[in-house]
Amino acid sequence: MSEKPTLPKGTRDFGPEIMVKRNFIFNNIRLVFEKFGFMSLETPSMENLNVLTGKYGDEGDQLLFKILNSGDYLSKTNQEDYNKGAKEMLSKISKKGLRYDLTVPFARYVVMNQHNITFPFKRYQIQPVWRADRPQKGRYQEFYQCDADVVGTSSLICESEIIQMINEVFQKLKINDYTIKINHRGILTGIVELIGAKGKEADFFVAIDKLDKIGFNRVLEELSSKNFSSDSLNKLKPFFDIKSDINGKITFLKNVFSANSSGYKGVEDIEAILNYIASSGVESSHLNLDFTLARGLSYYTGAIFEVKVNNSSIGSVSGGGRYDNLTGVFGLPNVTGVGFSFGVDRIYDVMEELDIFPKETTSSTEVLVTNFDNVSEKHAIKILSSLRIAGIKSEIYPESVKLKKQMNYADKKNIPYVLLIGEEEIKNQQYTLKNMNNGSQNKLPLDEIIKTLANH
RNA sequence: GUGGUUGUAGUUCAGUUGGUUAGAACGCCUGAUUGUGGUUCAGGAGGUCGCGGGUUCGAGUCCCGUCUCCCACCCCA
Repeated sequence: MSEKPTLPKGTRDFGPEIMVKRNFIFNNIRLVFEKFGFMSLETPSMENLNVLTGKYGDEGDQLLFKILNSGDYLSKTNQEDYNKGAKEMLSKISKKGLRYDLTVPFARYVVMNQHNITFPFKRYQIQPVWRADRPQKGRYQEFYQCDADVVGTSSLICESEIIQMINEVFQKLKINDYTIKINHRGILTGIVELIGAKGKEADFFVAIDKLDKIGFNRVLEELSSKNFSSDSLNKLKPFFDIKSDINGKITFLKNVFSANSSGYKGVEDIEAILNYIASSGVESSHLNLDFTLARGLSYYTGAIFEVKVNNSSIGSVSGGGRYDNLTGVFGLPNVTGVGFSFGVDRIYDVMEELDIFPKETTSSTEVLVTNFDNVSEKHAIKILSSLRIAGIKSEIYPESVKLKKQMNYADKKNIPYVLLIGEEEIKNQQYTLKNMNNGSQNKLPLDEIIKTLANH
């Protein structure tokens, strides 16, 4: 009895034609990370549960995949544990879990290797992460993150370089219409203090983060249901009525926060980051200072950012920010750092939706060498070696079947050239090179063929 | 985790109040063309109707369960 196989929820296979496109994204991200001085790091897929739990809030803990202990995992439990419920039972039957993100494993690595690391430490990490979330479009249970973090310096040059890296990656991917939202935890704290709602930061962040989606009025409704006074809500209005550009917003905030230290610090940071970007000579037209950006409740303490591709149904494709005490929970306090992450799966979905993958990424082989019969086959293999020595991606059709079938193979694989090697070609030492895009073909000696293909 | 929706050929989808042998388009294979792909024409293969159970003389169609996909929350890349 054979059973039809299926994939676990929220996971996917990546076939060759998909991998070509995914690698196009990975390669460009890796290239940019390395260009900015980041070094590669990999950590295990699984971590001990005590490393992972408690770092992402209650919500996050629920989304952790836990790994059942090996062997008879019930041997150390009894009826009493069972009665205490799932939470109590968990610690007896599971010690490990799959990583939920790359930042916490990175923090663990920094703490464990603190005496070997030269600070500031710049690392990038491109690996899958797992979340037991309910899947939706652009939400998977297994997906890749591409993180770059700098720890051991509070310099705002790092923030400005993150903006530059985002710009450079998107430029390489030919994604033109996107917005980098930037905000600062200090500004958010300042706003909460100014409207007289100190202590209610958590509720405020959750509500304000939805402004894009549900509109200002419904945000106000949600806030008043969380016991924000109408006086508070009135004081909030000016922050969201403002319609000026980024510099206008900064002037506005400096004025408002003249007597509020955390708010003022936030504006100063943003201003400094903008100045660094200006000094680099890189354009910053995609930047937008957005007071509604809150990025959950996690470990961020300074500047925060998030990237959304416009005119796309997919949510944010990149995000990050500065954290002051990420390694504190592992016993190493006062390590400041800043980092961000690209979501490759979502970038892929966006590029597919907008249909902007460059055509050349869909092909890998540059030339197919035909296979006529046993005699020409031997000659063709020799030619094939010469092509490969010249660094040209090439393959021979492994069977001497009908030419029609071989041509069709090249067509389906999007191979731009076919090299025909038959009796006549071998006799004249001139081989027929066919351009599959326009159908033209001519007879050339081997060195001419290599020249043509190398320039392609 | 809560509520809802979907599933039929490789793909996108039809399928009447439950009624013989479940269809189309595209794709795939073969031939027209034994040294030329993308166009055209002719022919062909391909389905346990997501899976399991139930109602019925009879189920792709109705009922229950389950899995998956997608959507809204929650949260997030």
